[in-house]
Amino acid sequence: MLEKHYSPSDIESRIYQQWDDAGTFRGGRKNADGTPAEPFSIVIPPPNVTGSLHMGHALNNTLQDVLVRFERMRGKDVLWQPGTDHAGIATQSVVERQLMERQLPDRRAMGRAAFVERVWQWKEESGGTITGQLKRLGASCDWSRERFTMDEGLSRAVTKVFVDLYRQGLIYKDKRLVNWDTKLLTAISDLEVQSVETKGHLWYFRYPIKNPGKLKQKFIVVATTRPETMLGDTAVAVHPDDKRWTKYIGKMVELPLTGREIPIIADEYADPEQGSGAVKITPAHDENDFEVGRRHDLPLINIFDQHGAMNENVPEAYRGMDRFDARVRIVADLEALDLVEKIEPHLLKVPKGDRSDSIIEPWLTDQWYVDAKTLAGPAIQAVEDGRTVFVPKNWEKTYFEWMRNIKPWTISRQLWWGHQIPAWYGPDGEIFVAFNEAEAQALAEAHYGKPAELRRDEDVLDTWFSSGLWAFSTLGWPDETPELARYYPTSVLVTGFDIIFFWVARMMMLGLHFMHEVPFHTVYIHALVRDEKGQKMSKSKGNVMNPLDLIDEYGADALRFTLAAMAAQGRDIKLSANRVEGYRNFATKIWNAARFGEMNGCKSVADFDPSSAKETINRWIAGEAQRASAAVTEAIEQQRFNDAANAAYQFVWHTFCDWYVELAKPILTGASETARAETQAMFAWTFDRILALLHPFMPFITEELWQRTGEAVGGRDSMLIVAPWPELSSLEDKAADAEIAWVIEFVSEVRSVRSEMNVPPAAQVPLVISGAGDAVKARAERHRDTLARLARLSAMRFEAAPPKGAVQIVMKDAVLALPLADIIDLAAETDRLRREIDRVKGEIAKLDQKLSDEKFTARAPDHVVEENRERLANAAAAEKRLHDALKRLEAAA
RNA sequence: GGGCGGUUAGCUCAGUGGUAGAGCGCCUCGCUUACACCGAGGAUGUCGGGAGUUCGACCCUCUCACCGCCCA
Repeated sequence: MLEKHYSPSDIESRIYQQWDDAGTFRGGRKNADGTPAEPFSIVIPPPNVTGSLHMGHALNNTLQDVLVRFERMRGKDVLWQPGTDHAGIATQSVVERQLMERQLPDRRAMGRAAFVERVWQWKEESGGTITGQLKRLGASCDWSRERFTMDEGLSRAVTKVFVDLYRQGLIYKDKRLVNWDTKLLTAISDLEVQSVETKGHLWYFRYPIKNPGKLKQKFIVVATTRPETMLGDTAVAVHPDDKRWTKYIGKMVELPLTGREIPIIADEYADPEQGSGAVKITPAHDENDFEVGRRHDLPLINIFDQHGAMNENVPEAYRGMDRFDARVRIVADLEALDLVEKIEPHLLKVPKGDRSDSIIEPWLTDQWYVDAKTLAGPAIQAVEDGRTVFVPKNWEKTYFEWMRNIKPWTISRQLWWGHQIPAWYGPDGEIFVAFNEAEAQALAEAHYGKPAELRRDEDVLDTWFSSGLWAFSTLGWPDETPELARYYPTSVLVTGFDIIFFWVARMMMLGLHFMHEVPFHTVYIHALVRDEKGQKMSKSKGNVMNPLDLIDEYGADALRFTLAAMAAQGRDIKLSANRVEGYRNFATKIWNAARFGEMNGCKSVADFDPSSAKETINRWIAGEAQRASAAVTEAIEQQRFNDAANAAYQFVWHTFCDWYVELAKPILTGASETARAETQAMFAWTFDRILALLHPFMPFITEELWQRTGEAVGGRDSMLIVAPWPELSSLEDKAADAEIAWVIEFVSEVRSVRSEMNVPPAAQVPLVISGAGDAVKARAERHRDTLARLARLSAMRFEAAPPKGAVQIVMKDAVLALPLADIIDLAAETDRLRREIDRVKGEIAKLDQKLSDEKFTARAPDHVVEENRERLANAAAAEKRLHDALKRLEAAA
């Protein structure tokens, strides 16, 4: 006997263990005839190995699991490839912080080997957290194939990709301005920089012009948001067409505080509309200025050290000062010299590191780059051709936009945690890129004609460099494994829009380059999970909802169902706990439906054929089940998760529980043995399909009920997770549908009127049907018990006309009368009928107008015109019956 | 500045060229032998403003307003 309430925590871990133990998550499924099943593969977006599950993961993995479970039930050979990434900067930072908190020597003090060892330890400690949490969510990944970006195999893939790209000229080393994080002391890529709008100032400085002679201006005014960079200025630029300054071009300026002289140059970068039209040029500390410097062959003066403090290239007074302290000091010093023209408040975009939140400095260093432009070509082409499709499609625009304007990808990081770059340097700085040190030595020997002392590049690669290989490295590449042949290209990638550039684009580029095929056919992009007010969840706002707390409180199924039901394409999810609670209630509802079946002897019958059912409600529910399963199937196929979830919800609660169960009750307790047996079997058959349809969304409760209800028939053939998906056909019966629709209308109408007339719910009242044809009479007769029970009738009889003083319900094909003379409020009832008449009249007027418009009848499609004619006829008939009813009522008064 | 998205019931959101929907909330009633994590009934919308296309627009086009996000 099932308990009254479903208690998720009692069963979730046990059920999960059963699935895992039975190997149901493993790929490699065969068809019944032993041939390999059609493959369906997904690679998980690898979470940070030391991270923990947040709502974004919960959504992302729920959607993947829905697809995976759906396809598994459809008999496909499903591989959901799980794993984690090493999250270079994030993980290294965590460990460094730990060292600091425990007052241990920092990483430099302990040395590279010891530090990396320590990070591995941390990975061992916390690395299982997130995978454990994914299991609590119900994720049916093939854990036997779990991978980590720094695994031996994946590392080999990284090395090979680096070496190959280098030898193909697609990876190179260059000295350019990079985004330098002065806190983490590493370069980062453009994508890891966020511009943050900040209130600042615009400082206008007067730079004295040297030997102005007869010229009007003795100073040239330049504006800057970063006064401290003036120490690195190497020119002042004006626009070549700016007449105000033409005569000054070629003159020198005395750069204050430095004793240096710099030229006034003409360059189109200077905007005549801005300020004085002159702009200071600091080629070593600004991307645009760097370009100007390159055009004019200006010297680059680097004024910062790696921490963002002033270095030896600035006057002694400022050396060693932090950049922001230097700013204050420089402004003060210039003011003292009366060289500050004005200071204005100014809104500017400040670049910040997404990990460190510190202000990023464009800084001149040697770094490794990938020639992304070349790799992007085929990746753009593949989406243009439709070999990879984005869902929703509009994300393709975002993808194209970025890909077509792609810049070189900075892949080196000044970190220790990650894949160390396979490059070695000879004594003269010659670079040898090789698979390993031995090969590098051999290359060096060939180059120098003798063995040479080599030094390995200390830097590691961007984590996304290894995640960019994820779709094939996890399948065994560079080895030619059977899995690679079978599961690549993968079927679909499910991910958030925030990593289209970071990850999707890179997998496209690298997948096409090394596998010559797209990494996935479909990219399903889902939205962000926000709080109920639409705010992004963040620790600092304190509005973070922890998926594990929700699972504890409401069960994994409820959380999953909520996320799926809210995952409408192209829209963010505003999550609130009471929505989850609502779907927890849904789980309880399902549980109780099972309980009802159990109490009424509804057991699955092995060879039951639903199309053989005789009872109208059974013929009807079979058709409803077919429609529901078609709707759910189609929606999942199109990745319309909310539609799928809602179709299932609607069917289960409002069709099956609200009506079928109620309609079945009289039969289940009735006299006819055959009808009862058929209904018991049909209930069980339908409920089994319900469990299957819901399984992708609510795997735990459905599996539990599948097993529990299976006990009554000596156990199930298989677990639900691998049971067949309902694919139903030929079960629709229009006559049954019409009849049950009539019953439902009958009951609803009577209930509605009873409620409106304040008939006590417990009171059973007689009902008179009049104006009914033989077919309607027969119909009412057939469902006499049901109608009486659900509408709470004491008697039901047929008469030529409704009795006087009765409440009358006008249906399409009959008038139902409740003789309530003693309790009826005549005025209220008259009022009710008048309102009804008004409503119908309004409808008639609208339809009349439409149908008398020749343009409408001539141009609208026939079926629409026909439909409107029918509606008019029905409305007119209803109006007549209502009028009759009103007359009768008035006669009774 | 460029791009994308949004504006539909109190709230959160579906939706389609042909009679405006769901969940939650709200109101009334009810312990009817699956379920009060429930049942029955009910109220609530100028579908952001304006113009156009169309026999017909919540839906298509244009425009305006406001709100988000991404990229410069």
